[in-house]
Amino acid sequence: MNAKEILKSHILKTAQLNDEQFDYLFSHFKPLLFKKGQAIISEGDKVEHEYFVVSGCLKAFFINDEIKMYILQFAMPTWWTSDYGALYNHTRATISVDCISDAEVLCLSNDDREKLCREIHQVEHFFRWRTNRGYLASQKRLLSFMNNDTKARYEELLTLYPQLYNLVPKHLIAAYLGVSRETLSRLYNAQK
Amino acid sequence: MNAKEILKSHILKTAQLNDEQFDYLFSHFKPLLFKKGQAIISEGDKVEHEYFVVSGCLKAFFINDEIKMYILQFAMPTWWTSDYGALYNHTRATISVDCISDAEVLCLSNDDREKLCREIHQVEHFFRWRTNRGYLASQKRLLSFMNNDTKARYEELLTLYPQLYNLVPKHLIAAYLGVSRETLSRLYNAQK
DNA sequence: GGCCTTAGGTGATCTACATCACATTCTGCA
DNA sequence: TGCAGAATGTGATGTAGATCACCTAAGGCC
Repeated sequence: MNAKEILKSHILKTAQLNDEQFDYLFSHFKPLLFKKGQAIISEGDKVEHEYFVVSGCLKAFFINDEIKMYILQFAMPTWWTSDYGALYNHTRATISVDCISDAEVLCLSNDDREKLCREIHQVEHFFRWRTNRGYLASQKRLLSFMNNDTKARYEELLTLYPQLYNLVPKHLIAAYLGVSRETLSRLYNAQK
Repeated sequence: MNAKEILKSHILKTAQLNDEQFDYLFSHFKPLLFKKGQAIISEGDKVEHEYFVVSGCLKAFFINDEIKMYILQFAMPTWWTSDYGALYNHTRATISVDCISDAEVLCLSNDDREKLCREIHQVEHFFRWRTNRGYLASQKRLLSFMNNDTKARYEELLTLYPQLYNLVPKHLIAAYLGVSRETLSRLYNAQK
């Protein structure tokens, strides 16, 4: 499947769009290719776009005190990512996005999303549904943070996204779990 | 302001509805009164509704191992709450909602929300925007959890919601911050 | 008003995890 | 192919916060 087909099947799961409508929608997306390690959004940038991942893996992260990195989201194919706070409030990026592997993405501007939502009711429906998913995932993660210890969260992550284990270096998994890489290393070496 | 006016001014900030449309929308809401301590959603319940707070204060919480309570959200006037996971996925409640003080709420069923979103584009717009807010708040809280220690999170909470300090017992604030009541007590007694 | 339940404070102790320090691979690339 | 930097493992030690135990104060309510 190419990028257009992947986006189409992703959106049609939720919204009813005819071909003409989808083509119109799609015409607002810009395909982009990135190399492993490349930055897409850096702290302090103006943020005008959000990104739909076609292939590869991105990470959205926050860096505290110029030292510690916390990963908010690994963005896998069919996931969306951006610094949504900055995007919606027209502020500078506090969250950065870069590529864990080579990646193919579709890029949509905030203005175009809002325009499309106004023009096509079903597009607004799709984005409501999508944000909903994100909200529920975020709440679930918050609960998991409060409720579980690191080991349980590590196992939960691997159950949820088994691909991550091979794709993503361990220190990034630690940054997602919010523990030091040393602690994570000890954890899964102890449990043989 | 009465319940209808409060909801109206809340929604009109985001969506453009004429009086007729708003009256139609409002006709799907059911006003309810609750007493301090009363449960609105209990673990295991079928969840069919979400709730808009007109006055008073609710909490949405999760209880782990029948012992520890974690508060996901304090719901103040003009906030919405429910067990959204259960509501959208038609599963039983894992999150409970009850009243910290006497409360007046407006109750909307999931079916009616979806129907209204289908019928009135601006209503869908409103709910997209609302979920968005929730998503951003939840992400921010997640980051704060990873990044800050308890004391910083406590101060952040009081800055964000100064009313809570008087309204809400301290052990509930501890349950929101995800620390023991003892630790919280020591924290703010030490800082004189 | 008295009683019981709930809220809150405080000391002693325990523990998960951070931090620092250093050794050991692995990997990309000149 | 060899070398620098990144990723990972592992010990020693420090610390925030949990847990347990107990005490006091403050509400509801008969």
